[in-house]
Amino acid sequence: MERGFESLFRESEIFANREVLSPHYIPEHLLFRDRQIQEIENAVTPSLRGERGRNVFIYGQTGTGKTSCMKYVVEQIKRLPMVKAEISYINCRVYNSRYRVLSKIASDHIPLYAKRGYGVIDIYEKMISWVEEEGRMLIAILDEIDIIKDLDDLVYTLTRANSDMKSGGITIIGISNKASFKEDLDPRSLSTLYENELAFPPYDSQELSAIVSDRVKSGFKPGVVDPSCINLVAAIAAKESGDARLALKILSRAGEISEEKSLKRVGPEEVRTAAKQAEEEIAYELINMLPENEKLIVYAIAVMTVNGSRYKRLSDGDDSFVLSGEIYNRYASIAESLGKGVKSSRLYRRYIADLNMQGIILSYESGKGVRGHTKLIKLAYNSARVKNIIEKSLFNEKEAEAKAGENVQEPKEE
DNA sequence: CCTCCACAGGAAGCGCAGGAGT
DNA sequence: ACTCCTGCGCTTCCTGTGGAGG
Repeated sequence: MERGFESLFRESEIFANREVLSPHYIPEHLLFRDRQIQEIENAVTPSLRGERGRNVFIYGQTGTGKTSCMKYVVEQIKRLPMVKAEISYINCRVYNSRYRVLSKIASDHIPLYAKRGYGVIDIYEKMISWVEEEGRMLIAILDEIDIIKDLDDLVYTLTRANSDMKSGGITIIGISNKASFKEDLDPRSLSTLYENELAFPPYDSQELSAIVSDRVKSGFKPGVVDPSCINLVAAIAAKESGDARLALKILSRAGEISEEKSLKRVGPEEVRTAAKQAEEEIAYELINMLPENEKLIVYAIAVMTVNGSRYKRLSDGDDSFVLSGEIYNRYASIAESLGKGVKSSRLYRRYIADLNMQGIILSYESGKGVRGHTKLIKLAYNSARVKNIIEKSLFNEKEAEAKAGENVQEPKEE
């Protein structure tokens, strides 16, 4: 499997424009989202005229186009001349507290703003005077808003800011992939955030087909992708909850596979292989982003459930659950054997709540059949897969080899 | 019925990092 | 250089809770 750098510069026989297949690519026209784009624009237009816009809450599962639509609208606004609105796009996975969000807004717009040393109140006042000084209209886009730890405080602070300011204003656009998150929100922040509610339903397989074939046209060389592949990709992604991002990932992976095999075409076989790899890649990205302690906890759960957990089962007969307390013990011994500090059980429970919120684990109250008040926990992903991923990233090569032992897998690129 | 188990999750506080003010 | 703040990760201590065991 020799591979020189030349291959990187040689023109691809498969792809015409790889960019088109990336999840960050925003097409000229977003299919099946005209209504949503229109609604976002309606909510935002007052801001462009110097009046306060309406807050919007956007929700829908991953890969339904929420972020893409939002970025599309932001691009449109940026192209308009003479517009007063200032935009802050905030990824709440990174800026996950009131302090960090306010701090991000300030550093986005106020020059020479230092990141630390100011308290919340200082930042608040700086932000307000900046907005007031020219009657600015700030649009704060909070992507993955459900991850913010003290969201109620943040929303309160921002609404408070709106009433404190003599001129200018702040519009909040919240984006979340959980519709249920609405329920555990303070009623006051709820009414603020939900001035406008906007749902992004999953794409059905016909819509996915249209999206896929659209990208095939501009992303691949003509005639490379077998027509049957378009529906196949769409069908796979539709089954997995209508995720367009997954569809595109499968598509580009299939292209890469054909390229590696020096094929001239992309056929159903490549698509099926790609589908398997794409799923793994998505899990990999998600898990690799976790902080070390959470990785260790997830690893403990994966190890315990990899061969099914002979333990507790829920009424529905699912047997892959483990008890919270047992996970903690396992986590503690794993951490210790790796020479890492073992965190307190209280902090562990915080991590569990966090992982649950991120949808990486599923946890339920133990209910009948278990002594005491505890939680039954399972992974939202395939245990064996998760175990492999973490072993690769957590241990150094030698330890990983020793641990992996007999189950050898071919090395993955990158 | 009471007691105990095995946790859940709130409250308070501690040490640290790192900027501001002097 | 120093003191003063503030946020953050973390621990300690605590009260609450649902079901099992006696």
